[in-house]
Amino acid sequence: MGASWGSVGSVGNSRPVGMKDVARAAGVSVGTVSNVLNRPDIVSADRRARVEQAIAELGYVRNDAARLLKMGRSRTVGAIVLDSTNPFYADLVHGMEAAAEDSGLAVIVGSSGNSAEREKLYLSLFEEQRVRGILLASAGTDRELVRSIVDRGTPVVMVEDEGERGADGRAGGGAGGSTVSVDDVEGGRLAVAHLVEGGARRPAMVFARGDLHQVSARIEGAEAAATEAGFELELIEADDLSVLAGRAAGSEIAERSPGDRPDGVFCVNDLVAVGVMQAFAYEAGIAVPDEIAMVGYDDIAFARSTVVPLTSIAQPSELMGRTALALLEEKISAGADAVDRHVRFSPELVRRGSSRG
Amino acid sequence: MGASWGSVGSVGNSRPVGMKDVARAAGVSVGTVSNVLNRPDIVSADRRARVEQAIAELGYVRNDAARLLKMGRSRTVGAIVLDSTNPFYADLVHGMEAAAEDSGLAVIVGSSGNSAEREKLYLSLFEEQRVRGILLASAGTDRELVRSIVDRGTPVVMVEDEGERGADGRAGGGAGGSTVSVDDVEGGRLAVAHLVEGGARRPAMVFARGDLHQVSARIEGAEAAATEAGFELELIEADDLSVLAGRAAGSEIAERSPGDRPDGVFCVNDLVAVGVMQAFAYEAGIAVPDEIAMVGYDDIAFARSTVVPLTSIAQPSELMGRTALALLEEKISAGADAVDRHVRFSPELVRRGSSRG
DNA sequence: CACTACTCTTGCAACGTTTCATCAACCGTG
DNA sequence: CACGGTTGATGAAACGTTGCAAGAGTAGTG
Repeated sequence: MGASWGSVGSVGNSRPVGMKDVARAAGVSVGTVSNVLNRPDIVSADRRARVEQAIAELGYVRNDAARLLKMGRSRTVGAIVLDSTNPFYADLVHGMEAAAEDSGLAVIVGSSGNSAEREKLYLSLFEEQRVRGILLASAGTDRELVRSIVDRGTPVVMVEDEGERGADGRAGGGAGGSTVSVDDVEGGRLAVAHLVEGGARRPAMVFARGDLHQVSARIEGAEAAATEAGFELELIEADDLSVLAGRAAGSEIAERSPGDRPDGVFCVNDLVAVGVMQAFAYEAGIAVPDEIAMVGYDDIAFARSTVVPLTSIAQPSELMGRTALALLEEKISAGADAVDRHVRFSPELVRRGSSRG
Repeated sequence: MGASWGSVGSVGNSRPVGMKDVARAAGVSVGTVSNVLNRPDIVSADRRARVEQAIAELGYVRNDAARLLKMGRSRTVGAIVLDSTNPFYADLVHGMEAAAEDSGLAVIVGSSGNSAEREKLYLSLFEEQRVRGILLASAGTDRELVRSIVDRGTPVVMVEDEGERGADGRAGGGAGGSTVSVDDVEGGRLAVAHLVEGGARRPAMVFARGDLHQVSARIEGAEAAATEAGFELELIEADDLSVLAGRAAGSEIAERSPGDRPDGVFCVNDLVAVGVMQAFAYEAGIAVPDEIAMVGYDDIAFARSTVVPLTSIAQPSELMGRTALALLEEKISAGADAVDRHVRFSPELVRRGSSRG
């Protein structure tokens, strides 16, 4: 078959096929066509068959825009992540998608690339599309903007943001949305405490600027752990959170005279750690962990496969994604009288060869 | 400010704000509001100011559904990828997004997870949303379906599919879309030829089932190279294309008596190769490359950071994404009389420590 | 046979935009 | 001051759905 049908549907130039055309072809009213599409059970068998055949023959495709316009809200949720190329976010999104599928929602994803501008862009795009809700896992977020979006009726769940800062005195997080977070201060503390325990006397941390709350929280914890142990934490800045930036930071360390180098390095995420280790291995032959011990953050799938398997602070990325979507669903069904909920996960140290102890 | 404004916009229960409301508040017609939004230059300064203020005060958000309904086609393109968790596809998407941003298009992404069903789902979803075009980098594709979508007017560009099979005699690829591909047969050939050159006498290939054309092409090339060298290629099946599946396959090899193992393993992608190497390293202490040499495929960013840096067949993932979007744009602007174009990249061997030579 | 109860169908009024043909107002010119 | 020419503003007609009130049959009951 197939080829024998001749010209199927509206080939090329002609006007697009709408429900009216289907109705005419099937000899029924548009209302009936709509019913066949949305509540097939209430329409009689023969009519349904006629309509279905007409749909197939004409190659009718439902116009979601019109449907959406009429219905008010879509079956879609929007997610904004910092960087979809980073496995941590990829897993996060994966968790969201899995949970969404179970509830018949579709997820559309945008990468902000840590640009506040792109983030705003996606935010408005999603709001204009009347998505059912927004998942925000990007961080330089304009709180006023988020709040106004929430006020206008689109629920927002933020991933990886403060659970209870209350700096501005508002109950439960300034922006007015549920949050899923990990205790990043604790994560930073764990990492540096582990380095110190393993014998590090000159701990350092490689970080990157940008107003990511996670980053400053990790620094805070790292510094606390160092201070508690009686050491000072050296801060080394990388350009961003990528492997490449890590590699550059690693070179910088490698170029110093051996006596001047830190003996334990905590990296703000695994990508950076991988980069730093690349520089150590290929450019300077620095032994990990003997000369310098390493700890990363996120525990991405590749961490256990690096040159020297990377000790890392694990976050339950996929679970966090699922949870974020669950919270969003809760808000969606609760409607106006929804209450903000804040789920906080604990980071966990995963010991591997890149550190001692 | 902020708090002093009191209740901004339609807080909570009230009816959503539309252009009509803005028009009334600003004392102009809806047509003028529309003009302020779309062609601000043709409306007088004072009116524009009044409208803009009304928009801000009411918290008006444009309804994209209505806009889209009226305009016919969106500014969005849909992309379907096999697995957004796989860095190769993440990079591909990244390239698409970068190119899209330059042309003012938005990209929405769906992961098919190698399920034909999910792929169809996204395909219809995108068509119903009247996207401007579709980028297909998933493979079990139903050619009839794609062809009908193209016929109905939505251009499609396929990534990673045959460039010139012509098995069904049709000019340029059966489904009627432009394609961006890599010569996977050549890639497979390169990989196994390299193994053999490095001294392998018992080459093997780890693959996964699923009707991915890339996989069978790589197998084809691998077998050809083995045969040419006078050896036989052992085929070892993994469950899918993930690290975990690779690890299982690796264990299986490790469990054999040493004399029974292959001495060179080509994996269908880097994820699988990483898994295989994990099994070798942690479960059996098999030395790479001395006991078994390894070659992967895709050359993902982590390949150079694995326990033993992984030799791999590189594909220009990001560039491929950009190219796919460029071809799509070409089809979009060409309209009905668009011609299918087929861009084919060459794979490249990247030698690292996991293989000899 | 009249009546109620039920099952499907139908036609029409939204939904919130954009677009376009008119219209109004104003400006300089002859 | 009448005239075209410009520039801006207006109102109404789509766009393709969905949902609903009302209607048309059909069947069962007294």
